[in-house]
Amino acid sequence: MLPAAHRLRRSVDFERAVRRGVRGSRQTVVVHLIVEPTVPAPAVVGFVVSKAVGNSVTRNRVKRRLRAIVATRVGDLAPGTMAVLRALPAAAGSDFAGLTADVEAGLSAAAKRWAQRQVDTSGGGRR
RNA sequence: UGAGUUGGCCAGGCGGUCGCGUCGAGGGGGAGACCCUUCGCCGAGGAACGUCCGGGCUCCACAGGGCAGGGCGGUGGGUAACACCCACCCGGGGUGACCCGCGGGAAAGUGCCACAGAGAACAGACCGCCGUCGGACCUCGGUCCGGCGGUAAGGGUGAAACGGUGGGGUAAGAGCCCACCAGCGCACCGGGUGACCGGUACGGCUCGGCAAACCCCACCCGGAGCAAGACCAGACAGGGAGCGUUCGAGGGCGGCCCGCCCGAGCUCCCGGGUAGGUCGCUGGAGGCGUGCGGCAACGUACGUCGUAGAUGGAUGACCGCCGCUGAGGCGGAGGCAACUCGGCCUCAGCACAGAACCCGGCGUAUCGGCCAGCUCAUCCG
Repeated sequence: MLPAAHRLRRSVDFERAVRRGVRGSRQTVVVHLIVEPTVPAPAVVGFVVSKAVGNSVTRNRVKRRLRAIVATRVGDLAPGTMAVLRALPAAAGSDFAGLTADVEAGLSAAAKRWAQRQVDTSGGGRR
C-alpha cells in the first residue's frame, strides 16, 4: 500500500496535474505528470478509475493494484513530482505483470517529456 | 433407491513476504495544531447491490383543520412501523407434500366488451321446427316454391348466447307449470373473536364480465433529507433599480383555502469571494444460549459476547501448498461383454458482488456444497 504522505488527495492538485502536466499513454493506463521543484515536498501520486473500467469491485481491484505497483517505485520519483494515473477500460482485463509494465513505461515516458519541456522553455525563452 | 416439495446453513482453507485504516499503549520532535516511529487489537455481505416500502435520528416555531393528492384493501394476530411476517378463511392448480391469488363494492352511477357470429347487455329469427294463406306437381298419404305469423328445444359462432336434468303441457315451443339440483336474495337456528362454515324455511323463477377505466367505501399519510444538521478557521468590495417598516414587504408549515407564527428587510441586475477542517459516526427495535407464554410470527426473564467507521475514500497486492469441479493422458481391480470402482500426472476454472447515518423488510444477481422435515412411486421385512 501507498503511505499516506505520498498520496495526492486535493482536487486542485488533481486538476493541475491533469491540465498542466505532460502525458505518457499506454494500453491500460495514462500517466499525467508535473514537477514543482520550488516545493521540496515528497512525490505524490493520485489515481482516477472511472465507471467505464467496470463495476465497483473491478474498479477497486484496479486501483489497489496500481497503488501496490506505485508503492515500490515512488522513491524513484523526483521530489516535488505530482502524478495522476488514469486507468483505461483495458486495465480491467490486464493482470499484475502487464499493469506493472505499462505503469513503468508510462512513468518514464512522462518524465522524459517533462525534462524535454524544461529544456525547450528555458532555451527558447518563449511563453 | 428414485422423483418431488418445504425450511435452514456455508460462501474454499492454511501459510509466507510487502503494505493500508480506526482505536489503545510507549518513545521522539514541536509553543501549539499536529507530525514521525514501535508494539498490540480489530477491519465488508448474504445479498454490503437496486433504492422499491416502513421506521429511528436531524432540521423546518407547534406538527393544527378542510380540500386536493398519494398509499393500502379477505379475517385475526405480530411489530417501533410497513406494501413485511405468522395463522386461518375463500377461490384455483396438483395423486400428494404443497403451491398460486392486483382476494372491498358491478341490484350508487358513468364507461368499455375486439374478431367471429343472425344476435353481446331494456338480447337475438341465419338455418331449423310449427301454424296459416296462395301457387305448382301428385301414386290423393303428401312434396316443392313464395308470403304472413308463432317459437329460443336443436345446429352453427364465440372467452361468454340470459340456469341444468326429468316430467307435464303445446300446432311447435318456452319456468308456462311441477319435482330435484345449482345459483341469488331474505329470515331463523347452531359453531367461530372474525373472515366464514353447516342446517331449515320462504321468495321471485335466474340476475354476464372488466373496479390495474373512472368512481364509491373503510383505514393510513405534514415536508425534506447525514451533501440532514451543529461548530471552527479562512476569503472578499461594493455599486444601481424597485417594493416596504404595526394601513406590515417578505418568509415558514410540498400545492390551494383557513388558521398560526417569525418579522425589517426582501427581489432583480452588474462586479467580487469561498467550496478547508472538526463533530454528527456508530451500543443498536444488537448477536448467541437456556427457561417460560404462544399453533406460529413473536414476546419475555436470566446469563453471556463486544463485533468496520473510510472521506480522492482503509479492509489489500503477490507467491506457495491443500481442497472441489471439468477435460486429456497413463497404470490397477472386478467382469464373456456393455460397463463399474478406485489411483497418479498435466492443464483450465472456483460465482454474484465492496460498507459510506443506522435498523426492519421486499425485489434482483449467484459457481457450487451441506443438513433437516414432509410427500409419491418402487423394493425388502
